[in-house]
Amino acid sequence: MNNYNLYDLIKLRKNFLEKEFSQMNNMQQSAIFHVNGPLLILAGAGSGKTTVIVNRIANMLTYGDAYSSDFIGELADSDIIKIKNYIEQNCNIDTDTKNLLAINKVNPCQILAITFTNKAANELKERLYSKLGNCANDIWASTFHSTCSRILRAHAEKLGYSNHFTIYDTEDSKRLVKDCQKSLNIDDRILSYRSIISEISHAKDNYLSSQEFKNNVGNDFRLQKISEVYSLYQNKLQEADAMDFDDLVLNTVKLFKLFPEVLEYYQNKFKYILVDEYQDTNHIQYMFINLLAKKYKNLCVVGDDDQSIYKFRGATIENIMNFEKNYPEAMVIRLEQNYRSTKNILNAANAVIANNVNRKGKNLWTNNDAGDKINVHTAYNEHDEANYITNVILDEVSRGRKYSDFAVLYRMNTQSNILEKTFVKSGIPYRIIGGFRFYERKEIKDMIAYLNVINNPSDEIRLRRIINYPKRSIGEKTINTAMELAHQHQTSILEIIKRANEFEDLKRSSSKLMEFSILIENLIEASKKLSLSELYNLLLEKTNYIKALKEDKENNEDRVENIRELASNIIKYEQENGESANLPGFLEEVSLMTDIDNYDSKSDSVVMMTIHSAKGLEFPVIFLPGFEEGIFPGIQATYNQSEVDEERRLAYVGITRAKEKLYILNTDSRMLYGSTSRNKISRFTQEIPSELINKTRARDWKKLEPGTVVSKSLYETRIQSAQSARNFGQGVIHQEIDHQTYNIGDIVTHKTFGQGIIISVKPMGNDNLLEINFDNIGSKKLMSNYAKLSKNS
DNA sequence: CCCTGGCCGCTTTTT
DNA sequence: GCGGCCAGGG
Repeated sequence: MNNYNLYDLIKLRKNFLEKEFSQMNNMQQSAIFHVNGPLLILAGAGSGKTTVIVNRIANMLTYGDAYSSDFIGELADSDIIKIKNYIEQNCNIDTDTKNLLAINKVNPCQILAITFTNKAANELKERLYSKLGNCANDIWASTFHSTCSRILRAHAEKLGYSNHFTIYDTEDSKRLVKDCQKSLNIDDRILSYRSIISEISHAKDNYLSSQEFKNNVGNDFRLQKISEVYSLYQNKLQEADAMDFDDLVLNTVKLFKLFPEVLEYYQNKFKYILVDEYQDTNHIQYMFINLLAKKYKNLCVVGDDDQSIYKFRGATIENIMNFEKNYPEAMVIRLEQNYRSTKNILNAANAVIANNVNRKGKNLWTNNDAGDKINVHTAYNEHDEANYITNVILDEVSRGRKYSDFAVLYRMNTQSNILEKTFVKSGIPYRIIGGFRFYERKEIKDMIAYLNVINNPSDEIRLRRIINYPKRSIGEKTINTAMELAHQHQTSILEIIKRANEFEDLKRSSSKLMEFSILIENLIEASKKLSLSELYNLLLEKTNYIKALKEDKENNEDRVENIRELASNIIKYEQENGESANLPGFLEEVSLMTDIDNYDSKSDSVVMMTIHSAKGLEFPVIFLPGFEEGIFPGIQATYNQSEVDEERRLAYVGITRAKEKLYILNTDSRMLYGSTSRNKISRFTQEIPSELINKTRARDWKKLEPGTVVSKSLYETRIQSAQSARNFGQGVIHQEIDHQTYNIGDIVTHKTFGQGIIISVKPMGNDNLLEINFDNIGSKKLMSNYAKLSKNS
């Protein structure tokens, strides 16, 4: 026995842990060391939230409970000397000795870490893996929806679904609601599918089944009609063995409520639960989490009430506001030191958000430099605004910045159009995140629909989608008849069309229908033998889909390209999953995937996206165009204080994305939806103290000849951008390329995009719009005079 | 069954 | 200003 008493050992261990996590500040350490019991981490923007989560899990797995006094290890004097030396001097300590300091270590498979995006989940997984190695793979780190679907796959039959149930995305649900609306004769002009969808979603969020909803409608005619749609919609989903996004969480809660033994199993399994972005959880997600955490109460939620921007989707700020009421023993930790932004940017953000009432209250500060003032610029119009952004980017790039240092964040996706055009003209490489997504493109949805039907032939909504594309002369009427017959005979629609000749009502198109059923049945057979990518190729061949696309429209090369892109995604999925790659697995991944997940910060290009999509990201230079009353805050929000508050939180999110420089823009006049309006500068801009601002404005356009404004400022941009491009070109790019002629088939090299082949040339003014298929990144459209191209001979 | 022309309407959207 | 959606004619 050594000379140390228990008290000394606890203190020694505490000092050791503080040293182990010495790169974290005091508040971060408190969060990391709190393992047992409820914990609320109020993490301000840029406060190192993810690092805290990763280190907290690392601590749980390697050292266990930091506050425990159940010190059971007997430490030899030599070990104690090693530890003391480690603490006092910069000296190493071996793993065996470290292990002596672990108390009640947590097993990785007991941890459930929930995020909102796949991207956040993957980032978390990667960071856990690099810190902890293989044992990180046993941690469930995933989104609400993939966590729930993973649980449901194991128990779906208890709720009347099969374990290979289909997941409907918002477009599928929309189609289904419209179908229901039609068969119930509900005029969309009187009761729109949009409001029906939102009411159903709202009901599901409140854990109201269609039956319960019906019981609550009373004499309200509108709600009665919605209730009818809800019931029918839910029946159709169940018949199709499908769940919508809301169902994934709802049904998991239902499973937990109806089968307490299942709940208990998961309560015991997930003894430690962590939820990121807690301010964005809705009520049903709250139910899910609280059921799971009820037994052990080891629930750690991380969030920032000031960054709650999804109220419109049912997120309720009350979940974070009331955490302490629900868990009176909860510990609350505020992370208020910001490591991301300059003082000026942070002070501006603080000044804006201070105008909101009903906040948890937080005082973000930073040790970073004051940095540049915030640039507030008023442009003539939206073209000029885009040109201003372009000029700043080209100027900064010529002085050594990378394109990937910049992000343009806007309120509405439509704002990206002018920016895109301007960037193309200036040869600025860019990527747009969101807007139209890969898996939402028509042709991709078609192929996925085929694969879904192969996987689950009762998937009516997907079957409807593809039964007549490519054209098979099977019309709306025929499909409806077949579906009714399927209903009458209590069988699948595929079964009915297989035997179409047996039904009088289907006689006329029976041969077409039977042909289609044979196609699908052959593909189902083939799916049992072939690999996923082989199946996909067979599917393309048998459906003649590419041929149909090409015949459909001249300009469908993009779509054909996307079809091939999907093939490479399938191969990528096969490579990542090896033996376990299969059709249901691929479909699951696809249905829960979004665009932002594919955002790869490594490629050198300017990023454009909505402020919503930018949450959680950071960039050295941020542009915020369209800070105008009526746009941001939006016109609809201005009538309602709580909606203005939500817009203000969104502004706060936008501002706090910036690390070094921030540009806030507005215009004198802006064309939106085909009409021009003059908007006042946004109240959010005006809430920033003037001493933090460097205010500029384009020359007063009223003094110029009408009509010359836009072209003149465009002209100036072009001259400047061509010059910057040359300066940046390091001698590789020659000036004479400006007026070189390009033909289809020419091989060219672009500074940023690499080598590619010209696939179209369209004259535009004195310039040519080239479409180039680049070897590495696919096709891009560029203006030849400014694209910095060199021709390979 | 399929094509076309006119009309509406229009934020944000982690899944 | 653009795209989605429906009605009506071929």
